[in-house]
Amino acid sequence: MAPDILDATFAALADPTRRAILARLAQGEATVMELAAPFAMSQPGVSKHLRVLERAGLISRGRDAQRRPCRLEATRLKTAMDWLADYRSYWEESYQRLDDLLGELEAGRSGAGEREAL
Amino acid sequence: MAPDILDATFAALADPTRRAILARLAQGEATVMELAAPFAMSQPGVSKHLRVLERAGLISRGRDAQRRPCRLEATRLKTAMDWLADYRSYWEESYQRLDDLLGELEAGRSGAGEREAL
DNA sequence: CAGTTCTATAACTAGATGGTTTTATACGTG
DNA sequence: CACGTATAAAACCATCTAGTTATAGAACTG
Repeated sequence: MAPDILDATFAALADPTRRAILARLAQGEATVMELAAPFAMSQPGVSKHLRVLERAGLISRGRDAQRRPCRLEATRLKTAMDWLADYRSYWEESYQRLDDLLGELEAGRSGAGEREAL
Repeated sequence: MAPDILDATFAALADPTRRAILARLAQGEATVMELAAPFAMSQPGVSKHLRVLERAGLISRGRDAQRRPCRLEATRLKTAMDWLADYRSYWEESYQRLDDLLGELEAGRSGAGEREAL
């Protein structure tokens, strides 16, 4: 798993405009103008975000006359998620600890009173 | 889901040194010196990475005399993964298309054969 | 061909980032 | 108290980033 892939992917995802663009593309292809519309940003600004997304492999671009329709490419999202999934046990463990604690509090409150408070 | 949380989380994950630090912390608490050891980087350099991770909520720090042991905090990783999970269907769809394509190729090549290999 | 639409490029700016070295702080030990 | 250890903070530098405006190119339209 080449590190620079994860570097570029996570860096691309670290911007709300780019995440919004991906969310829009999840509904289907869109042109640069369509993607730019919701944002108070110049067209070149959006084009730069698209270039970042493209270089990260998160989108690809076709051609339709003057238009360069963008489409979502989800495999890099899967790569990122696979990396995160290795840590799943750690947050589940956190929930487990919280769960245990809540269980103890519950038992303590209504029962023989072992560990009444924090 | 506050966007700046995802901003900070993904930005923190976009650096290989920081991801390596998280991987190390997955094995248990570690001091700054211990975390710095594997890297050809100054101690303040590592401290700065730790500050980024801490501000992103990905680690927390205790105190043990002069030491400031770091521990992994996984809930922000879960937040990031939850965001990515919304796109799961898109990469599964990609695999489905690839699967369909391979199926068609196979069917075309060997007639009635049912997908002998990849 | 002239004009309009869609997109990309160039040049620039302000601010963030990743690293350094040096210095300061806080704690434990002799 | 003086010293060593662990960490943070400060100041600095080079590079990257996100944005801008202005310009250029490419393709349709009249």
